[in-house]
Amino acid sequence: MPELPEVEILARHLNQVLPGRTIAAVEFARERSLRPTTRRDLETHLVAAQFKGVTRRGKYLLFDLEASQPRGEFQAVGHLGMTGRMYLQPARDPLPKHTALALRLNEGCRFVFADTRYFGRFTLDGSAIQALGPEPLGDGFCPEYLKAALRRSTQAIKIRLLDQSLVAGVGNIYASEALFLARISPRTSARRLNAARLKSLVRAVREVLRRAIQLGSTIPLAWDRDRNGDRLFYYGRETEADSPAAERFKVYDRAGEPCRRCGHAIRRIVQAARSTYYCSHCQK
DNA sequence: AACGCCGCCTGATCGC
DNA sequence: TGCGATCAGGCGGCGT
Repeated sequence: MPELPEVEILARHLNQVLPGRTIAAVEFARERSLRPTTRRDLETHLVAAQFKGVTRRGKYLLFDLEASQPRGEFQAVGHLGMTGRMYLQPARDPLPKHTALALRLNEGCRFVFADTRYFGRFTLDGSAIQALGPEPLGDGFCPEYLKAALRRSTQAIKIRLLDQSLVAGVGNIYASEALFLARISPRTSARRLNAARLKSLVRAVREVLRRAIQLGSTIPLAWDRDRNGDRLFYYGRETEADSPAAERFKVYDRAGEPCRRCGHAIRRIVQAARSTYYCSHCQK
């Protein structure tokens, strides 16, 4: 499941292979994956536009594009949902199953957004970005900010961490992981966390995300060359190097297994209809 | 207005 | 063996 680290890694790779490429046509588009943008809108804006750069905000990908006047510079916004993948492939290859969007680029290349469960988006609407809280790896995410933001919240801290307007990019996996690192019980009422615990929570969130980015960046990507010898990157496809991801989790998906710190069995509970994993001995 | 809950989706897994 | 039920979950939208 893509959270901030996975999106960050993808943004870095796309930023290596997309800039300079021009969109020749929208080959395929699942209209619902574009909402509220229509396929027609997308074609009007994207065809003949050129990719300038790819960045990340929370779990969103921001595609900087440039068209000739009067359209000029604009942005497209991507979200991987649960199962989204984005990569370049030779235009002669068949489209993958569950393609949400396929853009024909120049030089026999194609940009693919494949998304098994279709929870993801590729749109020209940036309104969701406005509602996002601070970047967890930025200066805005600090104990003082958290203290003020959580002052009135009776909700469990685990549930609050999933709120993208509190902090942008933490998902179900890294919320559990960060709380383990901070030794805070996921059930703790958010407003009851004192300054010291908020400080360790901020540190833990940063640490967990930074480590995941580091680990992920070292995973070699499968790749191929196109007709011109350019490298085409295939992100998110099954490769041997992709699988050991599970080993790096301290608690996530480890119900019943021994805590790596104290040996007690990791527990699984359900909060807001989502699984939470924690060690009841280490996390109070 | 914060918060709970449903719907959107498909594939893996489980029980009969 | 085959098939229906259940689960997984980010997030928008809706009801209280």
